[in-house]
Amino acid sequence: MTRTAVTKTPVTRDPPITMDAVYTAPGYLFRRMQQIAVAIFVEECKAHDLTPVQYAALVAIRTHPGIDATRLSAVIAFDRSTLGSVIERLEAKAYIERKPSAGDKRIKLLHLTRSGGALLRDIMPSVEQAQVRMLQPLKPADRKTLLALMTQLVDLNNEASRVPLRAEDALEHFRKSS
Amino acid sequence: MTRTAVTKTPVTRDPPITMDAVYTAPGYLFRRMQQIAVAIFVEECKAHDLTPVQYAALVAIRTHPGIDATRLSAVIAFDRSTLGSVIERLEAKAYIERKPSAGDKRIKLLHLTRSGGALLRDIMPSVEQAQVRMLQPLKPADRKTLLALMTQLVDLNNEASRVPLRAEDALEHFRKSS
DNA sequence: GACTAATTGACAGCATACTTACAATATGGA
DNA sequence: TCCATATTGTAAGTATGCTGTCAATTAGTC
Repeated sequence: MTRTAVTKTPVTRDPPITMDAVYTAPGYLFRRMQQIAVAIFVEECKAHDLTPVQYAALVAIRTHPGIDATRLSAVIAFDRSTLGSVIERLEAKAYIERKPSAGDKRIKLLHLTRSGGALLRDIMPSVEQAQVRMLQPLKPADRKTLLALMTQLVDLNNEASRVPLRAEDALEHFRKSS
Repeated sequence: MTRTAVTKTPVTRDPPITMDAVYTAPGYLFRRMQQIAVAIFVEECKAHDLTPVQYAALVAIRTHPGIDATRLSAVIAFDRSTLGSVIERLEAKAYIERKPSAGDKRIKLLHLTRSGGALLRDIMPSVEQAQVRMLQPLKPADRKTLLALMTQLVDLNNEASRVPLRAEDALEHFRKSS
């Protein structure tokens, strides 16, 4: 016998009466941390009224001027359908422009506007501050460890997500047609 | 001079041309991992047609029979407004019941139905499998480390989120009025 | 060169998240 | 007891995130 019968309920296992099945689950922790990360980001950047998703999209468009929506979604691993409305909002705020492609009539090329570039420069300190705050409670060494493990895990799990990150593929496609 | 001028661009820093500002940011990694975690959960549990949020809500209701929506939101750290529709969907699927409280006419008490309890029992293996898969790519020791750090970070950042986890508080309130 | 297959952006629909507002109800204090 | 305040559930509005579908267009193949 590897366990003492006295500390255990009878053999018929009744449902657990604690929330541990939820609180200790990786999925719950990831969801919770994502909630927290977004809250911190929005709070730090509220003066600029920009969401994390919109920020990532702007950075990607700045990095790849003239990219189209489909490739953009692959570069930041965001859902293509969702990205449509994100782009709409960024265009409505005049941070980006959508121009028809000369070669391909289906494609709309994305470019940062002057205003969008200025916003990115202005918001950078707030974004940095937000990223720092997210890990602040941990000891510096633990921050590095967590970041390394998360990077590793996200990379190794890339194909498991509905919208895998295709930074390289997308870039090649993009370069070929531009 | 602590840096070599040759390896640096001129003093006027022009915008970086890589996506590193996004890919290495903790916030991006948390978002990405959350996407992946949900995709894995949904895939493993697709036979039961239950989302991670609905699963957590069911477990909480089983753990605290007769809880009301506001306290439920505190126990699983989900937004109260969102929880309204989650509860609606669970009720529509007949997994839970909403009964008026005798003492407080504002409150609706939540209980698992027989069907809801059966579902929870049936789905447990799939949920476990999903949680395992999320961390699978890491070495066992790294899984433990990541889990410990995430638990720590989520706990220490609790107040930073819009809906802090209030498991104990909520329970005391709940016990007092039941 | 014509037909099929793939791609692109758009849309509809569902499910979280969060904000603000509101009506019904409770509660606490003057 | 009455009144200001707080709580509860709900709803409207915005923003992701995902599933489908669709028409227009392009690319690949025979």
